[in-house]
Amino acid sequence: MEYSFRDIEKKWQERWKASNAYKVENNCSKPKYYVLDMFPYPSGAGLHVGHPLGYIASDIYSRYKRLKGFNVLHPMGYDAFGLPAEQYAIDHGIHPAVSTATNISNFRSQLDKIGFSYDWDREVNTSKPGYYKWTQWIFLQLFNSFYSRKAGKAERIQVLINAFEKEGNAEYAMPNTQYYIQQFNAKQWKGFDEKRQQDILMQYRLAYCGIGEVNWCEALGTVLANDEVVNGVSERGGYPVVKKKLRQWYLRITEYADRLLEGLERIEFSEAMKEMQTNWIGKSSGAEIDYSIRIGELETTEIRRDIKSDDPSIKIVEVAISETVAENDEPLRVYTTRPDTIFGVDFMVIAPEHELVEEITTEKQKQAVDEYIAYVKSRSERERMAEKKISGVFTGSYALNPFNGKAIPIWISEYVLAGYGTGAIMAVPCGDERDHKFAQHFNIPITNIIGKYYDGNEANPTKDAILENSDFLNGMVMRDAIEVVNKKIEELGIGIRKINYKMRDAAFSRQRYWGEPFPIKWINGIAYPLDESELPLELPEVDSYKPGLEGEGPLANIKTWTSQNLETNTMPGYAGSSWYFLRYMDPHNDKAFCDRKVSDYWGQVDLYIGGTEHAVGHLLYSRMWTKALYDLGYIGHDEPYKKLVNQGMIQGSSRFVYRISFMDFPHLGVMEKVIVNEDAEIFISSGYAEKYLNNELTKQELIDLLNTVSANYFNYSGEIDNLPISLIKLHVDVNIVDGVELNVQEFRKWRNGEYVNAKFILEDGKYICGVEIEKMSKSKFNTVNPDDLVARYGADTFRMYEMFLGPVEMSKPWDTKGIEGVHRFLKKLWRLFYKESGSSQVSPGGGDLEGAVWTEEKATDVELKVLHNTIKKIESDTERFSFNTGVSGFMIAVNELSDLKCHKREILEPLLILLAPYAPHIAEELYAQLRQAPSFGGGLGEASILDATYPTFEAKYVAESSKEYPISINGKLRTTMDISLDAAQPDVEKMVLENDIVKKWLEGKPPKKIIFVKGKMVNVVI
RNA sequence: CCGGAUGUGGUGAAAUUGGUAGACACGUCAGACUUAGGAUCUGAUGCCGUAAGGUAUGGGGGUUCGAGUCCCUCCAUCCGGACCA
Repeated sequence: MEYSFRDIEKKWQERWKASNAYKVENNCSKPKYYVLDMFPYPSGAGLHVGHPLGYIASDIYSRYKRLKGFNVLHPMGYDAFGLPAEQYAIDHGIHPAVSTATNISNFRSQLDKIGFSYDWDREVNTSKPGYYKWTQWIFLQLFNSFYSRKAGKAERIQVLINAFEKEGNAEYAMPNTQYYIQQFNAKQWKGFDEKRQQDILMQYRLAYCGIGEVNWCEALGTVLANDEVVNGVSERGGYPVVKKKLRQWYLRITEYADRLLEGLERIEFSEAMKEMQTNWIGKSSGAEIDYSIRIGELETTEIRRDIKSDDPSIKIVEVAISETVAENDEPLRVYTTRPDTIFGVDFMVIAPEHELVEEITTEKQKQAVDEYIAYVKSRSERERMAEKKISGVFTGSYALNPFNGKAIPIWISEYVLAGYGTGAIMAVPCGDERDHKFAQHFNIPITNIIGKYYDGNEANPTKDAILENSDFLNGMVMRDAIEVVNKKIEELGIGIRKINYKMRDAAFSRQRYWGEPFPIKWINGIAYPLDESELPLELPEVDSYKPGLEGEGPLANIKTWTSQNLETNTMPGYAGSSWYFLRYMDPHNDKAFCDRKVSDYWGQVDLYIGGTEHAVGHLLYSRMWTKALYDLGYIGHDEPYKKLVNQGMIQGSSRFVYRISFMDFPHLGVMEKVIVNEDAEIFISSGYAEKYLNNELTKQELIDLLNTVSANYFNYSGEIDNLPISLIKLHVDVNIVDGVELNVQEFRKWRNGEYVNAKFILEDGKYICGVEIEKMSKSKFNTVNPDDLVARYGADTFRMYEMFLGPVEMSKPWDTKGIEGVHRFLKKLWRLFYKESGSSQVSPGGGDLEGAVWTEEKATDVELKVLHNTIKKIESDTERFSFNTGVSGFMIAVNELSDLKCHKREILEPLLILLAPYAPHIAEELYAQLRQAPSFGGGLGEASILDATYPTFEAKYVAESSKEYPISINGKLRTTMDISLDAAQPDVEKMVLENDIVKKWLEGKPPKKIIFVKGKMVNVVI
């Protein structure tokens, strides 16, 4: 009987479905294990071979854990809201729900062919009202709570209201420091009208509404995401994009910054991933320092001091303030992480948008400042980042160093960002690269406070230097001086310690249709949440998916919607995916997003597999939601994912053909002299193409080659060197290329016969394609569809080959050619059970065992050794997600058992159980045959291999008494010797010195030393 | 610029703790069987060399009896972040 994978896989997929083999119960006495794949967006393009990589890895691990006696939750569903469906709707007028459903059904059928062990009863879809009801519900919880810094967790907004009524907000500092009321007492609070009270509460809510900037594209009439804006214009169409202030919803994730950092220490993410999240959060500690300001012109004198550097550009300026100068009421507040450098401050820089700019600009500098601000406004963010021009202008005013009164000029420059810190910095050129460049550019004298650490040419951001020119800090190490200055500024009341974060609150609204509606009504400018009983607030039908006026979403066009005063924004893509791992646990619950008892049973996701692209988006948001739900008492754990494994990308291996072209632009003038006599395009094989491109093939030789396929293909009357001939490199569909050899028949049919008349210049009778590794994408014709491979080799082969390619975490190129090796392995495995000849019929009952060769004979020591080595290898490889070496472990086992002609059930049955997670169909089929064949002593019952017991490794079967030791001379391997494992050093030395090869190298001299590492090696030093 | 990752045969890769570099495959070559082979099986295969041997894990240096693995330094490729004071 042959290995007939098509019948076997179809049969078992149907049977597993019929028997609910993958159904998972929430009530189970077994220990739980939760394996999760990152939520896919069901795109219209379908799956290519890169997508299922992580799914296969997680499926293997899930099946393995099940065999190990765990109750394994391994669900799948769809993150179904999102822009592509909406864009498709705009372009084709098809409702996103319709196109999404089509995509999902394609996606599902592709997944089904690969034989995953998902419990499809638990499938979720974020765009279904039954799901987004709970997304809206969680949003309401976030809306109705705030982050209590006192308690270090989220609490109900009512707690805050009670406090305000009793004592104002003295105990609860306002998180939004920009709001115009910062402090109030109980009496004031009670005096506020409802609008103002609600405005104030909005400054505290975890989900809140504020004013934010969006990318507004007038021409397209829509708001664009950051990645849809390229170089200041829209990606589609290239229309100008401006920043526009719009009402936006936000999540106050910044309040969780510290806990998000702290949580990283308790979860198993890769160091790289933790690093990325840490950088994104961007915590820095420093101080805010107030400088009083003097507006007006000063008399300055430059004094050379005794500075160690010889560089004349290092100057110390002393500034005398004239009597006529006015003091500004408001001080200049700067944020610095290096208060120790306060005596090295040579100038201040404030952001062009800084509120003090107007007040402190002097008459004399006004024109320059205005011009500069106009210039900055004209530049897009992209321009600012792309061309880093040093630019800035002096305001005319000075800040005074609070310790010694030194006057420091205040500049404005775009290199200081309004949004970070206080939007103002104290510039220390000797210690900061950008400050240094700025000082050099504008010829601002530089004070050296770090002596020899500063060479006059480049800033040195060290913390180890000993301070000089620094008043009371002189002689101190910078690292220690930080604390000294911090203390001092607090004593003097001129500043405070301050912790800053790069992370901003997360924008949580989109001006789009295809997303969750906000359960919010706006009445008289106040946001009122809907009652829970009104959920889900369902998306209305629309006639057009075009946006509303002034950057509002499509919902703004719907009378029935706006007449109810409902919010017209919708939630962003990450809303539904921030909590989906909880819904899988209890997907049909209509009383709660997830029953507390159920979430307590399943707890954290034990293993999460997905790509790095979600490092700072989804992974941070879902961590925050989990923490909020935990704080509010809805779940019992505050980190969603215990362990994260990042899968690498599968790259495409593109193939190219080289077309002869007479369209060489610099030679257009001579084109008339070329007459092409034939309506055919000539393609030349890559070997010749490479040579020609590397100038190893002359034009004449190329022409000779052309003439071999088509005599008088063209006439040319001019100089051969001027012949405008070149090669055009074209992507060709990898599916019509076998390895690197182009299937020329298929090529002629490709693209509706575009190349039907193509002629080829071959090498050894073959057309060889060029190869390049690129991202897998349709436009590069390098995508490979898993369906085709499953049809040709079967799901088991496909699964194992995806794993065999290399480590899951690593990116690697796809090469279809290698799949043969894995397929051969499965066929070889099959031959341990069946002779090739005979019927190829599969009979469901297992009655047809024609050609079966397995026996009930007792296994030999050698066979048991192979088995137990394999058990050990597969178990440990699977545990550490080293699936590629696991597959090779199976190959080694089957190779060895084939060599031993071992057909014994005692060996083969455990082997099948080991294999079942990797290749479930063939394992189940052979297992069923093996156990049910009466004539072979079977009849062991119909139990599925899915719930078999994982074999146990026993060391006694693999014990060795001797080892082939490598014998090195001076560290270089010269020979090997079989030596007993209990041999001691003296015996070994004796044996080794008697060895002929060792003798030869010793040349009669005694060795200096012999190193013997028991069980490892021997090294003779001469 | 900054941060992260990765560099090993013609290709994908292995080497888990510093101890026989290249397991397992693909490809290639030779052979067997066959009407046939894009089936199957056997053997060879890092490079130079007939061989002995030499040489080899991106380059250079170091530690060690011994380095793909540890340290220093430089280079290349890929992926993120972009002026964060």
